[in-house]
Amino acid sequence: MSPTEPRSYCPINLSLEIFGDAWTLLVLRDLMFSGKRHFRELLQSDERISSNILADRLARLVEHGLLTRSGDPTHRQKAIYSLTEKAIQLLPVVVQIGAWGSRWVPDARKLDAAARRFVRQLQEGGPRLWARRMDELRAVHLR
Amino acid sequence: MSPTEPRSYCPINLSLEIFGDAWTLLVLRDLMFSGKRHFRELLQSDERISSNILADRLARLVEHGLLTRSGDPTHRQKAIYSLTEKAIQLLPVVVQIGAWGSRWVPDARKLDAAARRFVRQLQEGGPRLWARRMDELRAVHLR
DNA sequence: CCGCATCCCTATAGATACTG
DNA sequence: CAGTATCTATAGGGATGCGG
Repeated sequence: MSPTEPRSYCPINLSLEIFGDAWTLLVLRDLMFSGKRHFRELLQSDERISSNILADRLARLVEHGLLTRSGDPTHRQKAIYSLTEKAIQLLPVVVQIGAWGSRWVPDARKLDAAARRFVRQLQEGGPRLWARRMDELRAVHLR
Repeated sequence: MSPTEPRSYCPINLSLEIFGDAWTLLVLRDLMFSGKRHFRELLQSDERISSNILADRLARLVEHGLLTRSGDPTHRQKAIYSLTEKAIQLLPVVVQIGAWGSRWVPDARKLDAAARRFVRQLQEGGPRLWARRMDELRAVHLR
């Protein structure tokens, strides 16, 4: 059967544990693009995630192998979260969702010039630029 | 600022109305890859969506401009749903989510050979093949 | 039949307050 | 700082209704 022909049974795995939940996506976004590593930092997002929800989602992500949790040696802050390779490979998907949203769902919030440039470059940079960001994440998150 | 440098404020629009909800994603998947167009057909998915939930999600998708709703002239079945261009342009994202899931979240269900080939071709075919499927969807869904 | 709308009921998500 | 406990609102399953 042709890969473009409709099928009665669709074998595409939508990974609903991740993409079917809004808070999970926001956590991944912040870890990928805001340099946040600590519980408290992730709490401060504009979307006002509740602490119990954040704790729940972090635990789920660790459970699914998308994050690892370890102690922070410098500040004696107990938890520092790191993206795994499995999570880092989600970056292209996250960027493309952002690209689609930027085209079709213009954000109500006013973005400053630097932010607009940031998004545009990430989108137009393509796989080359995504790979660079992925390498940066590997350098920081993978030991 | 470099587009790969972490930002305190992340301008990426995750389109949570779509990717933050599991049922919405399943409906889009079925419309894109299973050739389903009618309410009743969409009810029959393996995931057992309830009729009230399906009705709600279809209404939301129409409201957000991802679907149009019209009468079926042939069978006097009242509703037939069509993807808009806005929705068709989500196909690459959906396929890439599937690619990631196929690599990192091996499906518990046993897929038959045809299904496995279908997924593999869709993933390895790349943007060229996605564009072909998008054109096929345009031919069927856009008047 | 088909495409929903509505009602009821329960499980769970999530906001707020609190704790080690 | 990094979570837990508690309490409430809501999502969603299942049945049924209803006009066409």
